[in-house]
Amino acid sequence: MARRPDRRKLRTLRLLRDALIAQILEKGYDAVTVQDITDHANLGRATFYLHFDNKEELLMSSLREMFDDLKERFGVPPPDSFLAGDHPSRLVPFQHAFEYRDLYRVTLLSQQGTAAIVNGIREYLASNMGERLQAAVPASANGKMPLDVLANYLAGGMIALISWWLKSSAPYTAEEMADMFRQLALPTLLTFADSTQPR
Amino acid sequence: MARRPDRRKLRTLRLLRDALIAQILEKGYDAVTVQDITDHANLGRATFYLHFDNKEELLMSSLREMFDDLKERFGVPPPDSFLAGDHPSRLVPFQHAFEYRDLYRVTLLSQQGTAAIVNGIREYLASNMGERLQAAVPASANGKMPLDVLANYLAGGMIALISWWLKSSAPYTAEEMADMFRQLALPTLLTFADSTQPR
Amino acid sequence: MARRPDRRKLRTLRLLRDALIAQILEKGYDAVTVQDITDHANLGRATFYLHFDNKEELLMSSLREMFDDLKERFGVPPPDSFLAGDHPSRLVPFQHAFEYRDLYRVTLLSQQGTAAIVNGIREYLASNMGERLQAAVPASANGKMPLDVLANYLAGGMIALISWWLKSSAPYTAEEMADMFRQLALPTLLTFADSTQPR
Amino acid sequence: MARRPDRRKLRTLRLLRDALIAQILEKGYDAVTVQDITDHANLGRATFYLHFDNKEELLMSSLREMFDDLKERFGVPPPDSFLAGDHPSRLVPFQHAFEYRDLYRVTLLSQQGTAAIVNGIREYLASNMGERLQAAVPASANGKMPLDVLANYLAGGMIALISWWLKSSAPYTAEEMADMFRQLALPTLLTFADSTQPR
DNA sequence: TCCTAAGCGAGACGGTACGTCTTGTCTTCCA
DNA sequence: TGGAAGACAAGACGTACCGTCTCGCTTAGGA
Repeated sequence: MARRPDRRKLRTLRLLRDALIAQILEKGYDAVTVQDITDHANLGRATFYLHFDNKEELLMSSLREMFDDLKERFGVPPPDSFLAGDHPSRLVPFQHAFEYRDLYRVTLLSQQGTAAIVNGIREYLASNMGERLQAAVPASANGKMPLDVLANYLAGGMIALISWWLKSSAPYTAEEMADMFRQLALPTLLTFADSTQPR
Repeated sequence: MARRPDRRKLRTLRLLRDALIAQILEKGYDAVTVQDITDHANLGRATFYLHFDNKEELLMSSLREMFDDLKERFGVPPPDSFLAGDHPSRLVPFQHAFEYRDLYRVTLLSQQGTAAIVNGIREYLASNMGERLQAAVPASANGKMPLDVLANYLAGGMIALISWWLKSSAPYTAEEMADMFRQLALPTLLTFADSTQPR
Repeated sequence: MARRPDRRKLRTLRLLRDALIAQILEKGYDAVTVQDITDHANLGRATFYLHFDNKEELLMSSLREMFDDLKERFGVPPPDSFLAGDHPSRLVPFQHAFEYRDLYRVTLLSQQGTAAIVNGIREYLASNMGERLQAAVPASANGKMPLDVLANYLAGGMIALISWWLKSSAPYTAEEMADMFRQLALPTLLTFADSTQPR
Repeated sequence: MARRPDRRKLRTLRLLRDALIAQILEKGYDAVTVQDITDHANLGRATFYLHFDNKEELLMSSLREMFDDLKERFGVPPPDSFLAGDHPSRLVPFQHAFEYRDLYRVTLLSQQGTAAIVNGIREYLASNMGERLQAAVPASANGKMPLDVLANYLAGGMIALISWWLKSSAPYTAEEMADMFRQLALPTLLTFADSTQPR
């Protein structure tokens, strides 16, 4: 038994994955056809269907690999990991994102489909917050944190709250949500914005 | 001449918009065809093309309306709006999300395309953080903030940082990014998690 | 109601039929692809499938037309038609074959496919001859030969003559062919059909 | 050198031939795939291509065998064979058809494909008959009917009889069929061939 | 009796055609 | 004039076969 894995097959899979990412980065997920992928990988179109049902499955298989790697690196969360400033696990998400940056770009920054909208909204919120912060924080204030980093962080937190709110049928009013957001954001703001601001 | 806009036309536009949203919620943006939309609106397919070039444009026109409304409500950011706890503008994003919740769901929670991936990643990060917080925060700790709200907020902020980082060619290392995130998150954590934690 | 039949459609059907015949004569039925047909007809491949399920159906629709014409020309077999030397119906099969000689060649001489058609035609001719013989031969007549054996024998002989005629470029008119057939068949008929029939 | 042919090979060839015929009778020539054949024969698909280039060649090889047998049985047409009522060669076509009735059914009654074979068989019979007639009819004989017209007519009649015989489950022996054919053909032959021939 | 080449199974691969689906354009007609 | 109906071109989809190929296993028959 123990069929030899046929080295050809593994090579083919790798070629397809690479071609997909390359093509997505070039023209966007929706615009990529199976033909594009196989052309770019120098394979026959039928060969694609030998291994995957459609291009979504190919993308998913790549993402699954990446995701499994992420989970494995995190491992079981150690009890006190979170607040300890120097625990190495704090690096995991960012290192992981950097290593798989092509795949992250493909998904997080997608300019197609509804993902584009989400990105548009977050960017708008970030720039809107940026302006407000600009006004609220004296230019003199401590440069401990770049303003657009701060703005994006807050915008991302807000979007996440809204998503969670609309997804779960959590019984909160818009006002309660706004208050929660304020409570969550205020400690950070007070730290990085001018501390002379009123409560 | 300046013909009257023909009330029929407005009705047709509205029918198309509503049909699109209904269909997206039912089967997801990608799976919706122009035929689906016009069938659902009881219109001919050709009629669709009288008003829009393609379904993306129809979606965009709906989103543009929604978005314009958001911008208008925010208006010019008043100088001191951000930190003032009770400024009414703090409600705007959440009220807006609630009013247009169908459209928000369509975009933020999409189960299709690459948007699904982003959501998957954020959910994973949120649950991972949730576990860590669970461990870090004594059950006794102040119930001021539901744990999953906190977890989602932090996960959203992290994703936003990563997106911003990969998009801009900002010259930061993964380590620097991880540190920034820690600095941004720590004040909030110290506020809502057990304050006896070290450092 | 009564939608106008859209002249375009009729033209399209004709183009497809002509293209099919031309391509079959050029490379044989099996080797003809739908793409070949639509290319030759200057139409889109999808247009083909708007009107026919597959190339067999297109061929069948052509043959059906041809066949209906043949049946109509024969009409109801007149009682004494068969042995009467100069009855005009004796010309029908040969004239018909000549008019539709392209289609006949496609089916009778085909180096590929469509044996079904030949069998269909022979069976039709045999049953037609059977009816005529039934009328011409008194039931009392000698049972030396089953009627359907006789009918099939004659139909086979006729088809063979037509095949040979259309294949060889033998310089005979339809009338000459019909006469030859009559001469070949008459001795047999006189033997097995009622001998009181006129010469 | 010159290894002996490995008994397995012969077995494989037989398996393939049988599987082809069985499958054709079941679903028609066109619908049979190489996979069907090898599945039915319990062989690998690659094995098929070890022995034949394609399924047509496999069919042809079977038909060739059958055909060679037919030619051999006829042998050289004896000069006076044709009109002699009891010459054994008159049985050959019908006996042959009966023995190979599966293959005959496949080709003569096929609802799909292989018209080419039927034409080949008829042409062979016609030319065989032509030679016999040539011998039987004194060159001096009446030119009332071209010999090849006569030969094709008779061959067509014979094929039609065989088709009818194999299709209907008519309870006739090969001998009875041969006699019927002789009775049907004789009047015509006596009219157009030298009348001095024995009955 | 071994051993060696043939026969064979398995399955990856490139290729071609299939029949289906959707898109966007266009034309004709109706209300 | 807005809309309905539907023909059409274009092109991607996923499926089905084809014929080729490489890789090992098995086994018959010659040494």
